[in-house]
Amino acid sequence: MDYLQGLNPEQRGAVVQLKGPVMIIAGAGSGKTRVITYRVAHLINSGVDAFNILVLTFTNKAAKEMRERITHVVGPEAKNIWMGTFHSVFAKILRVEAEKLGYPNNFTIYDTDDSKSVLRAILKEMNLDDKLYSANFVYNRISAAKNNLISWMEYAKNEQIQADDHSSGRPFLAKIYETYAQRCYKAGAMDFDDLLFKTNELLKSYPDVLNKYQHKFRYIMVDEYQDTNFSQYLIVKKLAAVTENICVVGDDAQSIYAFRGANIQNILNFEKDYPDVKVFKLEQNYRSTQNIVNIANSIIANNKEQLKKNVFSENEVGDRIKVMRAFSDNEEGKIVAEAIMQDRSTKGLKWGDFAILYRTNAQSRAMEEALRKMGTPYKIYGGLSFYQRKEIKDLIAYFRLTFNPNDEVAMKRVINYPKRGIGDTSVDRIIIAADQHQVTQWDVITNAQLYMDGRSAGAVATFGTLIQSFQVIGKNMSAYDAALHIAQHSGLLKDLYEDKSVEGLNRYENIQELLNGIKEFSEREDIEEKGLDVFMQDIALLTNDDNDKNPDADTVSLMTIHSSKGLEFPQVYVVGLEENLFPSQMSLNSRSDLEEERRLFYVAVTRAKTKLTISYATSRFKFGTLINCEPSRFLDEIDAKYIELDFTAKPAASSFFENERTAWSRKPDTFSKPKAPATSPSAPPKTTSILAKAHVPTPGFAPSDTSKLQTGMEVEHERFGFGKVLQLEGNKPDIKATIFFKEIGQKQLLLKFAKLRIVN
DNA sequence: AACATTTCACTTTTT
DNA sequence: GTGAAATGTT
Repeated sequence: MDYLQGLNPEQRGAVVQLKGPVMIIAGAGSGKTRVITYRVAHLINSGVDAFNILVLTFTNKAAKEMRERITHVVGPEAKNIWMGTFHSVFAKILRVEAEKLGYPNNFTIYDTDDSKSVLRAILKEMNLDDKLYSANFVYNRISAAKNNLISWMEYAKNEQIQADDHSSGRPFLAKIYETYAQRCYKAGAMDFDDLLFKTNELLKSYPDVLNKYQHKFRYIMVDEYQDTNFSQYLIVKKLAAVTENICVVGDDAQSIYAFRGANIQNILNFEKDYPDVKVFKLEQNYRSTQNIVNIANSIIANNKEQLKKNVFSENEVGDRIKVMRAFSDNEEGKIVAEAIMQDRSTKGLKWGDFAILYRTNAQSRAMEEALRKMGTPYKIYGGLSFYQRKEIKDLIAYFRLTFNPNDEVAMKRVINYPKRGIGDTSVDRIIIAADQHQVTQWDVITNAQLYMDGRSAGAVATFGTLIQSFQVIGKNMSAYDAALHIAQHSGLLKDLYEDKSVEGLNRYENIQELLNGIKEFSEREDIEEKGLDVFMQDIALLTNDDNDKNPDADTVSLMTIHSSKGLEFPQVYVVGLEENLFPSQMSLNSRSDLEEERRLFYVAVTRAKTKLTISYATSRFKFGTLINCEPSRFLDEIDAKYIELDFTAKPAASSFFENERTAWSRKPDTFSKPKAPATSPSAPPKTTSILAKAHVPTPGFAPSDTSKLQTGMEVEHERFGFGKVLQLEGNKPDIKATIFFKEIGQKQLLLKFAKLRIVN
């Protein structure tokens, strides 16, 4: 047990306190992961069976890293610990128990995109104003309800909620929620929030199931407890109710997921839930220099709501924090890239020692371009996940449909991709027929002749047969063979192969990569069931880092601050410190939102071990247009004595330094605006289709009745301009006119579509 | 039904 | 500046 030697008294206390409720308040960089790792090791060394330990984290990355570290200390026994994200652990349990709740064991997991597309369909069917009821808004509203364990029935009954929805002009939310819940249920699908919501339902309605897991998980640990929402909180509380061997680890100062329903009160109230809790505060920061810790403290001191603690560092004082100013987002990328280049060579560092952190994913581009121009190797974390790419989702939709033919989202996605002559109208007919005859959409597809009229029925039935053939393959072949078969026989592989554009090539390669991943899975020796259905089980829960091809490469890391949580780097650049960006515009309305932004800044700053650099730009592109930016209020909040300004970047504004303290905070307009010749509004618009846009219709343009149109008549077209009718051919509804337009020449138009004004 | 073109929302952050 | 969705055209 020599691992106990390297710990300070508080850390050691937390590690050896195995029984009863324990709360560890772990300041940034205070060795939290070490404590969790050793605590688990200590449990096992004290005779606790690894099968009885449950460790919950928020990201796959954290779970993976922790398992590696625990394996390092306790050996292969670590495999038997239940460890993973809330979503993955409870998805696993739901797979076993699903039938109790009326779901198939191989239920589909809808990701956010899937959920929103179901919602979009519902909103369309209900004919609701898509400004008022945007899929985004509705999704968030339903998600918030589920995270607070409000079912659609309770939602409709709750007077407060109904009053809110009515006063915001959205009385149909309850009905939408109901429809959405039923649609997901019929599709055999759970969304992200359902994984927690339904787990609660399971534990509530089935005491025997609750009992089973209460006795299985005799020791529970929760990392990042400050980020749990009510739904997660209650699951943990129920599971721990018998033994009360529950250990939560967190830092209220790093709570950054309130937007997702996280409730800081869960950590603030832990002592009320468990009066005999043992609390350990880890306050010594081993990660960062004193300057960095001090600056972090000075930032978080601006927040009102927080647990008292005194984070300190006994490391060297370190460099002061550098603040850089740029005049545009692109220039910001350039000065950051240059600074990294220079630091690396003068200090003898690796690329991997550097990280660039930003508030929004959109900011990565300017950084990326600057690094690429300089030949600096980099890696972007987060952003669009591999599994969210269109081509990957397409193929996976075929897999999903194969194992769960009721999966509505998957069906809509691939029924006409690649093209097989089943358009939107046919899909609508399938849905209507299923509703009318009270059968599933899959029933309609497989018996299309019964439910639909001749023309489209053939194509639909053929599609049904195709999927049925995949079902046989899926059941009998290995994951890889089945996947390859489906990729080929669906026509998807061929469709991508024929696209020789750069993007098309890329997509084809991505599919190959997915297939390779499945092949690896097929060849694994540590699992018995290797069907494609097993591979599919938690694919919706996978994120980027699970697909990292070359994890050991020496590269600069680019990521959002959110995804940087839990990581550390010797040299950190936090970019884009501007009002409306960081803090985000959305956060400016309420104190609590703003405080969350500030905690986010705190997280960013505390990722740095030895050197921290902060930058901002005075102008940047947003929505494709250039806007002026004001420096972030957070810069004003930092104690100036820890800071070193670096305003060497171009246009030297001589009068700018009169007062260092306010240098960044005021009057951004006093310096000359950046020149952006390519984008200035006066530049001629580069357009490829001048012809199509050349004609300006005469004022009051209105199409005439063209039923009496004769050859020789002069007409005006909204876009094509004036022309003369040369020829008319075809019968009644499909009369085709050949017209010579003065400006663009001869064209053939169908009269039933063309909007023509008869001139004479 | 399929293709071409235009419009518009998108920028918070993740499972 | 981008990608999906809506609209227009054949």
